[in-house]
Amino acid sequence: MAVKHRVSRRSRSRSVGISDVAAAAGVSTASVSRFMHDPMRVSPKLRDRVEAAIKELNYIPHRAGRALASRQSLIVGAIVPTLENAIFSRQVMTFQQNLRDAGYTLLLATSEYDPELEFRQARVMLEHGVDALMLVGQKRGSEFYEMLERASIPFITTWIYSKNSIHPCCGFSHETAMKRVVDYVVELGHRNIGVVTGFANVNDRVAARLKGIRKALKEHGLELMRDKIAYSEYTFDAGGEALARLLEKGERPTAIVCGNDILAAGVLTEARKRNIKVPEELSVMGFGDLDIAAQLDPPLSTVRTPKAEIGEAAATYLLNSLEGRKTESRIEVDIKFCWRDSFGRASKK
Amino acid sequence: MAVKHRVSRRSRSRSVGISDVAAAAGVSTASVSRFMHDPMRVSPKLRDRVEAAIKELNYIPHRAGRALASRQSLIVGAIVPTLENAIFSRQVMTFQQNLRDAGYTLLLATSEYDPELEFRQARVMLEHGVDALMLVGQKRGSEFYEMLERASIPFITTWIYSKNSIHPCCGFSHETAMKRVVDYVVELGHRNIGVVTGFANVNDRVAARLKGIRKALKEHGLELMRDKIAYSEYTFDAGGEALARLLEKGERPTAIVCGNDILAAGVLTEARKRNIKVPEELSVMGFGDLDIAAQLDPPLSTVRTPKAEIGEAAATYLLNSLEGRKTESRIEVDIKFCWRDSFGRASKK
DNA sequence: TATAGTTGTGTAAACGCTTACACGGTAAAC
DNA sequence: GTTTACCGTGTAAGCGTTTACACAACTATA
Repeated sequence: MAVKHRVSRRSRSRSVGISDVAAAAGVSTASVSRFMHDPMRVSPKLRDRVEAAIKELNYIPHRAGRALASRQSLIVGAIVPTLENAIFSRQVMTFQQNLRDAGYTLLLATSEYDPELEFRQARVMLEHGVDALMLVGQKRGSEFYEMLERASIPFITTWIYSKNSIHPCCGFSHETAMKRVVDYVVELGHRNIGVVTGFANVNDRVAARLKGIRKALKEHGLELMRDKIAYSEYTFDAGGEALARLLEKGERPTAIVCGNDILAAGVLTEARKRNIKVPEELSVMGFGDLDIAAQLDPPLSTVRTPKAEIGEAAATYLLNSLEGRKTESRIEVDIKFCWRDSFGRASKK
Repeated sequence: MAVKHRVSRRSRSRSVGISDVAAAAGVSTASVSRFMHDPMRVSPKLRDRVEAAIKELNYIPHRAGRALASRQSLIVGAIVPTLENAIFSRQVMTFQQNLRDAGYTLLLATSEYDPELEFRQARVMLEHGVDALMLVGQKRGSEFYEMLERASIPFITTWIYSKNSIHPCCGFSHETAMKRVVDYVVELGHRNIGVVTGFANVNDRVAARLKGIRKALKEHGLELMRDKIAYSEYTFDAGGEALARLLEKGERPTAIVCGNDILAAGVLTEARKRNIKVPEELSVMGFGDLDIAAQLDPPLSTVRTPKAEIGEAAATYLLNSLEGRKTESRIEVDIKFCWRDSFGRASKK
C-alpha cells in the first residue's frame, strides 16, 4: 500500500572543507584545525595565510566531522513536557543561554507529558550524540535510565529535589512546599479546603504536591476527601470547570488550593462569574508565580518557583560535569510564598 | 595496584558502531545500513540476524556519521528573540512537534533581540549542518542572508508577511493589522490616542505596527504626536510606567493602543492604580491575544495572532522544501480582532 | 538455451574533521 | 661543538556512516 516514490535527491555538491582551506593556504589540514581551535598555536605567518584563506573561501567548519573525530558534539539536549507553560519556557531559555555562553548548542524536544514520546526523543538525542541532557521530573521506566547509563553522558532531572535522590536533580521538594502552604492555610482557619490539581498519574510533581497536602491535613487532624479534589487539564477554562465541579458537591470550601497559577486564574474567573467574593467568601491559592499572578484581580497568592534559576543551575551542573569539575549533584533551590489578596482568613460562620 | 587513570580526558572508549553490528551479525556494514533505513530491503534471514545483533549490542546509530556521509543532519534550526513571551514559545512548540513527526530534531537558540547574537547563532547552526532554518522577522544585514544563500538551505522568516517579500515568509502584515485597529478606534470616536510600544529600532514588526497606526490616523486627518508615544520594554511594570509617562504630558488620551498584551496588562494595572475607569475613561487595546488577555479585568481587547499556526506553517514550508515539493513561499495567516470590555466608545466630553 | 533483467549482498571510497606520531629546525644547556 | 629540548608543521589513520559499483545467483523472456 505504501507507495514508494523517489524523493528528489538534494544537491550533493561538496561544500568548502578544511582541506580546501589548507590547499588555498598552502598548509596541512592539521594546521588549519589547530588554527581554528587556538590561533596562537601556529606561527604568525601561517596564521595570516590561513586566516586569509578562510575569509576568501567563506569557510564554515562542519561540526559533524568534528564530532566524529573528537567524540564531542558540543550539543546538549533538553526534553520538557511543553513550552505552553511559562515555567518550562523560562527554564529552557536560561538553560540555553548558559549553554551558549559555554559554546554549546541546545537540541530541544517536548514530550507532551507522554513517557513513551519522551523516551523516543531521548533516544534521538543520543543518536545525535548530545554531550549532556536535561530532563524534567524523575518518574520514568528503568530502561530510560539504563539507556542514559550506557550512553554515559551527564544528565540532570529538574523540578525535583530530594537529598537522597538517586539521580542528579535540581529543584525543590514539592511535597514540603505544599505541606507548608496547607499548614498556613489551616492556620488561617480554613477547615474545608478544596483542591484543583493536574493529573497525578503522569507527573511526579503533581503527585508529590498532593502528598504534601494530605500530610499537612493529617497533622491537623483533617482529611482530604475524594470529593474535595478536582483533577483538571492545565488551562484557564478547565480550572474554572474544576471549581464548578467542586461547588456542586457538598458544602462550599472556604479555600481552594490549586496545582498551578493557570488553574488558579481559571478558578478566580469562575468565582467572579458566580459572584463569589474572593477572598471574603473563598480564598484561592496558586502555585508557580507566573507573571500574570500579580496582575490578576485580586492578585493571586502563590508559591514563587525560580524557573530561571533552575535552568541556570541545570546548565551549570552539566557544564561542570562535562569539564570534569566536581559538583554537587543534588541542588536545592529556594521557593518563596507570596501571600497576596486572593487569600485570607477563613470567614467566620 | 597502580591504577593509571587519566581523569582529565573524557572517555574515548569506542561506542558500539555499525561495524560491530555487522560483525556480530556476520554481514557487511552496508547491509546493516540498509536494514536501518528500510528493513524490507534485506532478506528475511539477514534481517533477523541484524535485528538480533542490534538488540544484543544495544546499538544506537550515530547521526554524525550519517550526516557526514549523507549530507543531511535531520536537524532543523530555529532562532527566536526570546522564550519569555508565550508568542514565540508557542510557535516554537508547534514548530518542533511538526518537525519531530517528520523525523527532524530542533536546534534552538534565542537572540534576545540582538542582531549580532542572532548572526552568531545562525552561524553555529550552519556549522551544525542544519537542514533548514526558521527565523523571526526580516530585518537583518545582507551578510546574514548571503551566508544563508551560500549554505543553500531552505529558511523562512516568520511574523512577517508581504506579497512582495524577497524571502520566504509566514505571518501577517503588522502594518495592515494595526491600521485596521486604529481605523476602528477612530470610528469609535477616539481622537486623542496614546501609543505604548516596544522599541522600533530593533524590531521590524514594531516599526510596521507604528507605520500602520500613523497611516490610519493620517487618513482620518489626525497625526501621531511624539508626546503620545511611549516606548517601553516588554514587561508589565514597564507598560505601567509607559502609561504614567503618557499621562504626565498634555491632555489625557481616551484610548491607548499597545504594542502587545503584556504592555496592555501593565497599562490596565496602572490605570486601576490611578482610579482611571476602563473603558469609561480610558480604552485599552492590546496585541497578540495571549491567554491572559481574556482573564484580565476588564478582559482585554486585542488582536489574536495565530502563534501555533505560524509555527506549523513554517515547519510545513521547510519540510516541503526539503522534500523538494513545490510550495508557496509567502504564507499569510489570519488574524482576528477581539473586542472585549477594555475598549469602548470615546467618552463624550 | 541463450539473453537480459532483477535481487541481495559485499567492497571500498568517500564525507570533514582531529590527533598521535614523526621529523626537521632552532634555541638552550652543557 | 655536542647534546637536549622544544616548537611548528606535516602525514596519515581514524571517527561511524552512506552509497556507487561490482558481482553472483536467480528469474523471466525470447
